[in-house]
Amino acid sequence: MGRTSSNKARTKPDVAIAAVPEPNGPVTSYDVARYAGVSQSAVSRCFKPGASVSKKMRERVMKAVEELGYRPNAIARGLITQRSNMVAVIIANLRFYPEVLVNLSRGLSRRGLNMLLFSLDDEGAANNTVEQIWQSRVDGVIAAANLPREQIETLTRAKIPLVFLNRNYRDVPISSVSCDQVAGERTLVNALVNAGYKSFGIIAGPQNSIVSRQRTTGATDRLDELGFSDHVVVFGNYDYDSGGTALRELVAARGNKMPEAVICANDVMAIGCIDAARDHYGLDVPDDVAVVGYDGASQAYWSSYDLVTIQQPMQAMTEAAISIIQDRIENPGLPPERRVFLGSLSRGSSAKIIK
Amino acid sequence: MGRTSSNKARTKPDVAIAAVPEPNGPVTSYDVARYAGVSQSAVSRCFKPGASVSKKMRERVMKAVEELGYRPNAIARGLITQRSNMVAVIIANLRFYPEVLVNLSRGLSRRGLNMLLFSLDDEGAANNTVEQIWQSRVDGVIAAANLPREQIETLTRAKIPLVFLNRNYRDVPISSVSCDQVAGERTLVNALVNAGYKSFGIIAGPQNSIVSRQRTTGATDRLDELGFSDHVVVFGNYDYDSGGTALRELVAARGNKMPEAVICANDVMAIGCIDAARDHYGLDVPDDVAVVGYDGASQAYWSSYDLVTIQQPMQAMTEAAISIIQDRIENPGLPPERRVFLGSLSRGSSAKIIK
DNA sequence: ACAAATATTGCATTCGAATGCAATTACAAT
DNA sequence: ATTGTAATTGCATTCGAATGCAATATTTGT
Repeated sequence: MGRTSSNKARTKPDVAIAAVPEPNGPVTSYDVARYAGVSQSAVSRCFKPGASVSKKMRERVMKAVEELGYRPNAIARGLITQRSNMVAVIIANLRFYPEVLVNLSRGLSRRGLNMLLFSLDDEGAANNTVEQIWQSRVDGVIAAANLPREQIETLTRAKIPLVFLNRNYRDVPISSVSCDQVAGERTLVNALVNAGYKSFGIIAGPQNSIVSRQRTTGATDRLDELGFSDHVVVFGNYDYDSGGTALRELVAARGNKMPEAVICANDVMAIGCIDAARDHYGLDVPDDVAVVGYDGASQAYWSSYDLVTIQQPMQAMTEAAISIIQDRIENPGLPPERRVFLGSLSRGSSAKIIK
Repeated sequence: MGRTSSNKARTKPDVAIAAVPEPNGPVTSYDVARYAGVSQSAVSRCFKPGASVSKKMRERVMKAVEELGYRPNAIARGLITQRSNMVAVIIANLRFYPEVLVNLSRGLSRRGLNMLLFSLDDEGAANNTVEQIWQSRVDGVIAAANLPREQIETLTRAKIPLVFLNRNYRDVPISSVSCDQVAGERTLVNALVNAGYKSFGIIAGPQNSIVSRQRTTGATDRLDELGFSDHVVVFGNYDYDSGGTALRELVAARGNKMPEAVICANDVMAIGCIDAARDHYGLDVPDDVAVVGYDGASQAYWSSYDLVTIQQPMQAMTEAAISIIQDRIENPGLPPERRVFLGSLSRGSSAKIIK
């Protein structure tokens, strides 16, 4: 039952066939069609790259589009095409790099995709978040947070492409982009041992963080291999204050003796640790104690700290995550894929390593 | 022409009236209706709070929903209700506080709104971004970035509620949430002058930043009022390196003389400035030179810096922005509104002010 | 038990753009 | 001019959920 001659009840009765531009109400493709004296399909085709439209038609439609200020309704388009052109990005509150978000946003929008941001506050919220995501009919999900198995299942069954950024699940066949945490930590330990450090303290991240566990065991395993079993592990929560607190715990746990080197699971705790070593213990870094971090956060390079750390190629990683998602959106049949990057040792001055 | 008996061509011909749960394809409200032996409207109503549904009906539908794994399609809903339940957030790349994004995301999602994130790379991109936003049919826009007048116009004409966060346009009637930059800067200057500082250097932000201009003129005006016209202004770009660079420019501009106090337009530059004072000039902060910042960034409280700064109530500000947007989504007639907060002096030790 | 009032339910339509198919037009070749 | 072929255009339908209205079913009052 077409509706070419009368779209809907606007404020004015439509007496004329081609009305003057109406100032109110959102302009639809029918409005444009009517104004330009063509069919709605023609208008639609003018917005589809590679569609069959004559030059004359395109000009005519575009003129009307211009004059009426028409913009295609992405929601209506999404309904019929089954593509929302949106990608959900999930982050955990703790410890995310601001530049990652900016990179993701830029990279996605460069590919014509919009970014829906979700921030988990605690694991319980993941249920609700995944529910929201599912209802939004996003084309894909980039998760820079841990998701419960059940939620991963849900997304997989709904055939929504999913990629984990900076964490991977060994026993679930899911795409991920990560950095080899163990290799990085081994590099750090090697550098410290080569430089002659002999006693070590380790400040791990939260116990439920997979990345922290990988980093920590990477360090302890390598230390064990090299015959340095004199190492104590304490836990922080990735933030500045916990770096200092953990250092004090560490020293207490070692019978009030400061280790020669402290290995921190991330840069921010390393910074907190350095400040505590200086202020609370009056020590010099690196003369009295060495401190190393992990991440390559921008603050790591501030000259008050100048950390020895592992620089993760976050730019390359975000690009990889985006391309994995995009590939799977365009080609739903693709199997999961894991891309693992290697971090590089950043030779700062918070430990006296050999340059 | 209803379609109760046969929704669409699935893989199998629909012989039975109530089919077993089909494993493939997204489940629609029609599928649920058919499976439960009720009408599609009934299913729809079960998801609308306060709709007229009997207990028996609700149970029956929910059972089917559960068994089929149905989730309402937000896109289809958005088309008919004319509400996408999405709010666009625009940030500029430079200088945004990570926690602001997290707060926005949480606050919006607590109100059932999803957050579409857009990151501007340069002002030219604003055109494109606003275009995208418009097409997405978001219910509102929170801008933590400068937008060209023309784009503001576009959004206003499209009747999309818009609120600026942490910046305001004096001569355009637009909602905004901001912090009184001038008052904050005056507070800082007063504190410095009261403490006896007599010569000043000012490190401003980028020339096109409105906030930077407000902060800078706030400082210079107050200094002038108090009779200290001995102040030089140099420009940075809000990042760490530019703090150090600007300090050197400042000293050069004053005939190689270090001022007694340096007033920086944000915390990160203040930190860069402190590091440069210590490393490049071998000076002590605050004994040889005082440095003050602005923002209350988390790093400002790190003990290596412990800045005297103005703490902006960002949490309250984001909440305010969200509530302004929500009010205007629910009640499109509301006039624009400006909420101005006041920052508080954070009495760190980067300047010897009176506690 | 019966009429009136109220609560549920279903029908049919709507939102705005995309698209398969058929109809029409433009263009080329004879 | 005529027929054939290719390029355009329009028609009618579709996506999935919400909703006004009418048709039932239930409850209430008497």
